[in-house]
Amino acid sequence: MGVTIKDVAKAANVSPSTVSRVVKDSPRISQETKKRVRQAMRELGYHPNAMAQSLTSKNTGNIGIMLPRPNDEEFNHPFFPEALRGISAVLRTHDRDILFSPAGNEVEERRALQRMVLSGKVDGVVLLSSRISDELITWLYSINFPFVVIGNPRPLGLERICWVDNDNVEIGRMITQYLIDKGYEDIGIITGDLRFVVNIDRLEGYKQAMEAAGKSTNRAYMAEADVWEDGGYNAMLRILRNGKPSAIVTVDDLFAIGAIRACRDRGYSIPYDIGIIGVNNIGVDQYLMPPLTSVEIYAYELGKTAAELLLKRIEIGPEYSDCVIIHGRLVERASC
Amino acid sequence: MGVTIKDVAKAANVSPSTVSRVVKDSPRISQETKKRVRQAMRELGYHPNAMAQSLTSKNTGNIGIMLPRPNDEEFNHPFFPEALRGISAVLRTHDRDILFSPAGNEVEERRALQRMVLSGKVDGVVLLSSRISDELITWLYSINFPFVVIGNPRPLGLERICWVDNDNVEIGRMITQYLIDKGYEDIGIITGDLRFVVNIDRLEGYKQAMEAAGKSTNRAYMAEADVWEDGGYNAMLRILRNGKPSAIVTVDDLFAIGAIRACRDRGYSIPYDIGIIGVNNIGVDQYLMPPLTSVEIYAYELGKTAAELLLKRIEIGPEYSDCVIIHGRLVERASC
DNA sequence: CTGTTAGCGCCTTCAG
DNA sequence: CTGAAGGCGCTAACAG
Repeated sequence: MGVTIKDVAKAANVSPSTVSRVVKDSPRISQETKKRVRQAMRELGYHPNAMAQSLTSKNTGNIGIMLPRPNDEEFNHPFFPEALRGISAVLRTHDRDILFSPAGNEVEERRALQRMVLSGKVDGVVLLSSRISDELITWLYSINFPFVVIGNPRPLGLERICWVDNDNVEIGRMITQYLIDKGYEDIGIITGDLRFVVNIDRLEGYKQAMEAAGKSTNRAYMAEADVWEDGGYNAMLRILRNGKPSAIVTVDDLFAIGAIRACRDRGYSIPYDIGIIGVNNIGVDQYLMPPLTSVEIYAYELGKTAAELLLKRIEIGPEYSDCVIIHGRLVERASC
Repeated sequence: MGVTIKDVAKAANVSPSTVSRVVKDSPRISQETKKRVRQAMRELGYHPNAMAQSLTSKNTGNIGIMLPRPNDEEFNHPFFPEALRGISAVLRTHDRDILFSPAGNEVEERRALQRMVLSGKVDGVVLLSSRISDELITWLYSINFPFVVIGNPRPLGLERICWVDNDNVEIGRMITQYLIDKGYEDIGIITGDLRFVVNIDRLEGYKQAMEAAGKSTNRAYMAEADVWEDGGYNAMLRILRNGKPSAIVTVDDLFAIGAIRACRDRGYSIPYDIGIIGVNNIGVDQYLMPPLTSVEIYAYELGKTAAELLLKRIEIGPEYSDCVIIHGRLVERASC
């Protein structure tokens, strides 16, 4: 606190600009003076003021992260920390920090993003999970600000946008097909909020697989769950009020966990009476009774790739864009 | 990008300072001109540049957050998002953002913190979980920088430092006593990394309860676990190689989850052959088989309180300090 | 109530 | 290879 570039300059008997150049390790400063300046910096305990640096250099070294919903909900899903871990891993090697703007609802979220971006606090943004026709995406796109989305920006029809995602239609298909192959007859589904592309896609995959197998989907066995375990629990209860499916596809392990308990509460045993399958392969899956069959979606990779794309986009500019698909992998356990 | 305070000033026919005052809603500007200026701001799409603001005003609006270990591990513990949620909740109402500096190990972590603080990117820092004789704490303290720790800064002997914590000795005592009261005879313990105060304290509580009950602690039934489920699993296996305790205290639910599986793999049934108790009351506890008895530690409250203390410390200055103890609450389920 | 004047700490031409 | 000068966008006295 307090020692500035001028102080160093004086101490090293050079001009401030020279010190500035030494900080950036400019090649056009002699080793001699570099040494002397560095010495002075160390002795005085000099640290460049980040704010002043960004003010002139026009970049902050910060990457903003936006969560997709009321933060309270998202924080508690294991996907978030995994993706964050991937993002961190790459930002770490680029000396960039992560800026996160707390928001409690969609409106606040929008404001938060705008503030972050317009006030110049970040050089780029990663959007975790996309809503259908996401207005944040269109906005960022329209002002030409560097961003990447983890999730599919469909159906925006915007070219040149960076994103990473699983093939969620494929995942939906895969798990449904798995149940079909296992001989399950009446297969229902528990989806999440259908304003999110990920849920739409997994549902679509389910439908495709059912159709391909010549099975008709039964609305009585389809439910949209509220958040997490309790949501899955209630959704399952609703389905069971309509009858007894032989198996249930859930679009998320947390739903599956709730659904399993609902089944048990109603006296059904898993997988004998009802088979259950989830997606995400969260840490506890293997510790559940029965261990939950699920799909590894590589959240860490998703985050890592997102960060890489974003960094490139920032460096290269608006003419750069790319998208990456990461395929899921079925993890067989004992729940179906 | 690009419209500055001067542009607004021109458009509204006032001086830049007036615009600045309008932004801060200074009481000494007439409603008249405020209106005119705001109009101009809107029309031009003006947003104050945060970097320039911080440069002059000497505060950034950012709070730094430091995780306690190689981030990779900590991110995956449910405690982290819960605490973060609490922190966010209060920062949100103060228009402050959260800054994370990704770090992969203790050295990077230290550097990251120093950079954050010394380069003036944050106005304050919250340290999640404290190491014994934590050097980050002593450093921040020595330079008089606002910070708060979630965890106990013991045994630093520093007065005037802000912290929030559970009473972890009490928690250790509570769960051990609970097992004793249930009639368990040979009670072992699985602790975590003993460089962390939280683990030391919970172990201490265990010892106190054992002693108070006239029981001797048996080293053969005590193990220190590596991270999370697998750590708990392996620790339990080690214990079982030494014999069969009647119950195990674990200092963390994730250890408990692993331990349960280890018991099961060895043919023991929970709670009949071996009782298990955990701490943290993480979301899945109630969905495990058997549902895990645990201690609610109120991670959300911990985070919330930490943020509140920090904000006060920032506002009031170094003469302010406070600490808060949040008591745990036993949540009885079926694992012991 | 409003404008003028100096910076905040650093970077970046432009000279030399 | 290095220094001087000007400015990034905003704020904070100090005038008036």
